[in-house]
Amino acid sequence: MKCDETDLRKPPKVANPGSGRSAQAVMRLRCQQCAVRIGSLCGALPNEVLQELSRVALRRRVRAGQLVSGGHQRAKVFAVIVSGVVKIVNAKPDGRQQIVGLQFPSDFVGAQSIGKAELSTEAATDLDLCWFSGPDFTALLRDNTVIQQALLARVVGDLDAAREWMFVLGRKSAQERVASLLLMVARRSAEAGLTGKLTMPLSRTEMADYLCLRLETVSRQIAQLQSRSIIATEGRRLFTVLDMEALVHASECSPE
Amino acid sequence: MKCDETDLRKPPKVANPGSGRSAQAVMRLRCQQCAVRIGSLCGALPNEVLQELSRVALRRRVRAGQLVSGGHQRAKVFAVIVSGVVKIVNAKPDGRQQIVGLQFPSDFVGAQSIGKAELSTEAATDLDLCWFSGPDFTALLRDNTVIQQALLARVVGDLDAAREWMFVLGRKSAQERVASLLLMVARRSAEAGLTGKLTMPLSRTEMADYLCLRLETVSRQIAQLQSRSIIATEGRRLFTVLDMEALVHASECSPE
DNA sequence: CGGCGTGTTGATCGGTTTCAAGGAAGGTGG
DNA sequence: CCACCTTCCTTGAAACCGATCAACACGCCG
Repeated sequence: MKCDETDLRKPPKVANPGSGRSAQAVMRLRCQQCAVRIGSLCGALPNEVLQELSRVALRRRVRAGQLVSGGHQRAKVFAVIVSGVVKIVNAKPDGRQQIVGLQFPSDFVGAQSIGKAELSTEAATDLDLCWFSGPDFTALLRDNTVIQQALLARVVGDLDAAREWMFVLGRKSAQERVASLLLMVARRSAEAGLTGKLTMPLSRTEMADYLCLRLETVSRQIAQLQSRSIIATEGRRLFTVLDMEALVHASECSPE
Repeated sequence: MKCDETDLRKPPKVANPGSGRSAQAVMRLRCQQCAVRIGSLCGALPNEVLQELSRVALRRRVRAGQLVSGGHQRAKVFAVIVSGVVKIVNAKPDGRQQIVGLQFPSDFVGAQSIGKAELSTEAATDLDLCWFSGPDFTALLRDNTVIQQALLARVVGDLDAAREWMFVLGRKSAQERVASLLLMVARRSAEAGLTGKLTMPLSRTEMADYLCLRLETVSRQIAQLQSRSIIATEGRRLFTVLDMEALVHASECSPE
């Protein structure tokens, strides 16, 4: 397996929260009626802390393909995803790159060390973020043990998810990997209340980057799942799961 | 790639801290003169907190192959590794298993969720642990923001390491993987002050479980690194790095 | 000694990558 | 509206790498 050199891509434009605020629809957010509060960092917080949170939380929209953090900007980013999908990208200096994680609505963005790891976070789709400035979030963390504990729990959860994904990359066949990804997106969509057709947040190239396959292989496996009548596709990003049981079987994932 | 069924292994015996304490050399530990204090969780703590820590810290030895936590015992484990290597094992119900992480001296054990993930931690070598009971550690965490922050930083570090390893599993050839593992052990040994010959804490089977290769492949790659005069071996677990630069090159890791 | 667990070496097979070409979708300008 | 482009995706054929099956070497203990 000689490593594939994904072309050096032009670096995505940086979405800078400091400039053009009005244009970017930055505004106060009332946390109490937030769509993703349950299940997110903020879910565990009592109302008085939530009041405090409301004061420093900003709503921000980011377009698909834009950089959320990482790259050459040093400022650390802290945000809860309200809608959309974020990909965490590990880009090697030689141009090889890999998607090492996906974050869905209610997930937290900003738990990467700013150290030597070449991680950056990019918007896979258009995003709606609940955003905290570095100093604000640090202060919040310092003053509220509850938030600290919630953050720790979330990072431990991410760690578990990463280790689960290591199993996918190390031990599963191409077919099982593609099925696992479809299943994961299906389950996260279901959590968000969406049933029926599901929208794949990634392009074929991105799917390949995430599954550590070539995009040709991804394409072939999707075709095969279709020919087995396990899924159906419309266009490039719309999928329908025809036989959930068979998909679970094909993914070798636990039935949940 | 049809998945390999590693034989269902007889479950390792559980090292139970609650019984036979005297036989297991559980004793009070004076943290101030601890060999791994620098670089570990406790490194950042001021002396008065350290005093408090000393009161609840227990020293415990665990033999290679024994279970440290997980499996059927529900008690959560919190410990700093003083010497030895711990492997974090993801064992599937069907018998397939994978080593998803290694923890070295000064690393922390106990940051796995107790949730659905089938993770267990086992002693890869004989261990010397600095051990905290669940209630003690929880109380410690509740009262000391410094420890909370240190723990969070450590888990974030583990997350980064896991994501780095995902790159190894997804994108590297067998040769590069074996070289990466050797380099990792070499670097961690160097950190611990050991230079010259290095002791591989894993058997060939375990190396294969960690690298997601078959043990035959691991064996062949080691043979090839030897024939290229990059490493030399004595017996099965002793390695000498003859040409560090070539090893780094073969591993495709960053030169550090 | 013979049995057993572990590690090495050899030969073959199969899945994924690789290389190469063709096709569908979306945009632009005439 | 259609030719033309670019981008993204699909399909085909061949090469390659690691898995698999199989035999053997080594250390260890009874």
